[in-house]
Amino acid sequence: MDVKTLCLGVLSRADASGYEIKKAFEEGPFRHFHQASFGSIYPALNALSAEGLVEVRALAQDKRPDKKIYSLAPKGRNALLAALMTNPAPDAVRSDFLFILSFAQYLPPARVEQLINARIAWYREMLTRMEGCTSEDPAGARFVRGIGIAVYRAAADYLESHRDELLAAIGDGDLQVAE
Amino acid sequence: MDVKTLCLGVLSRADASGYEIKKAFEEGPFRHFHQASFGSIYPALNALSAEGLVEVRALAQDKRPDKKIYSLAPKGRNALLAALMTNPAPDAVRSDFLFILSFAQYLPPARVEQLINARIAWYREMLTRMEGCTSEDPAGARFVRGIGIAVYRAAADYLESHRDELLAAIGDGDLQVAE
DNA sequence: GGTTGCATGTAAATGGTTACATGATTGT
DNA sequence: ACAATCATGTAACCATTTACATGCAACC
Repeated sequence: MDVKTLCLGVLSRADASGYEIKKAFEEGPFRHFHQASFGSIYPALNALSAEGLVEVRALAQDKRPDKKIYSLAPKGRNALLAALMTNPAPDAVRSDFLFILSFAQYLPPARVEQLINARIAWYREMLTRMEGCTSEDPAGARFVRGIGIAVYRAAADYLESHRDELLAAIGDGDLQVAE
Repeated sequence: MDVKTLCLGVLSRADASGYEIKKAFEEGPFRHFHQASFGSIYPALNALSAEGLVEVRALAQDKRPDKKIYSLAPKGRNALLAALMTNPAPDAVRSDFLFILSFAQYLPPARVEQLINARIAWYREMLTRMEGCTSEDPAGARFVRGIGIAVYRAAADYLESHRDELLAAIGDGDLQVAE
């Protein structure tokens, strides 16, 4: 699923500028399972526009570049639907956090503790935000948010309830630098 | 965290060939949070070898290319430790599954149901494998496996207990192709 | 007879990110 | 003064994947 399709998805929810689409990937509901930067969003939007999948209207603003508001064209809606009907590629998770923790026994316990605590705090903050979200989203978005909440809560709970066990297991042995 | 560091991590657990490292990312414990293909592993191994971070010994085999067994050199161990002490980049999840589900209301319920059922089956299979893993792993690996089990279980349970609710919400409205 | 597994490697193509360029406004 | 927010866009760079090249053995 490329950035073009992702943009169509965002636009299906509401008209938006490139800048606003970027925010959807930074702060919006998509942030948890997809990401895109300006360098990919702006060219994608231009391509979509050239293909007639989206429409643009320029919104003049004082002392700022015109804001280009994109909206989904009927052809774009069909393209999105077609993409939604393809088999999803397997999920890809890249977590340096889990990779590092896999080698906890080589690390100073203080570092492991700090890593885990920071992660718990992050999950709890996300949970507060996601649970406080009382907007009447469409059914799909509500369902996906529910998965996110369930998963983040499970992860935070596990970290909290097993942290001390891990810390005890790796003891207070120092960082073992060979040589 | 690049493929070179990932390879050092795999080699810290046991000596391995490029082919075996690939398997660690396909079937091993790392598969859930990092991935790498031959096209990146083999060059990485050559670079690590040139830098003196790993050592190679060729294992002759009949009717097959020599198997090159790599092992972590002291310099490599230090490089790994240094990498483990850096701040982990934020987790990056790419899930077409969740993206597609976000738009469940546009899709035929049968498709949504099939998508969810397949995913539940996948989680349950992974859980069986992970729970059946009774090896005496180091503390870090055990802890990380515990997180994986907790998270997959939470996801599978949520999907199972909210599937019918979602299906009911999207009704039996047909695929809405505009125009 | 075709696929899968073993085993290594390269080159081209991909699909992005990062950094740069520009610039006013608002907050600290 | 400095950073952040708003706003768009390009180009260089990057890491990685995909496809190719090679070839035998075992299984179905």
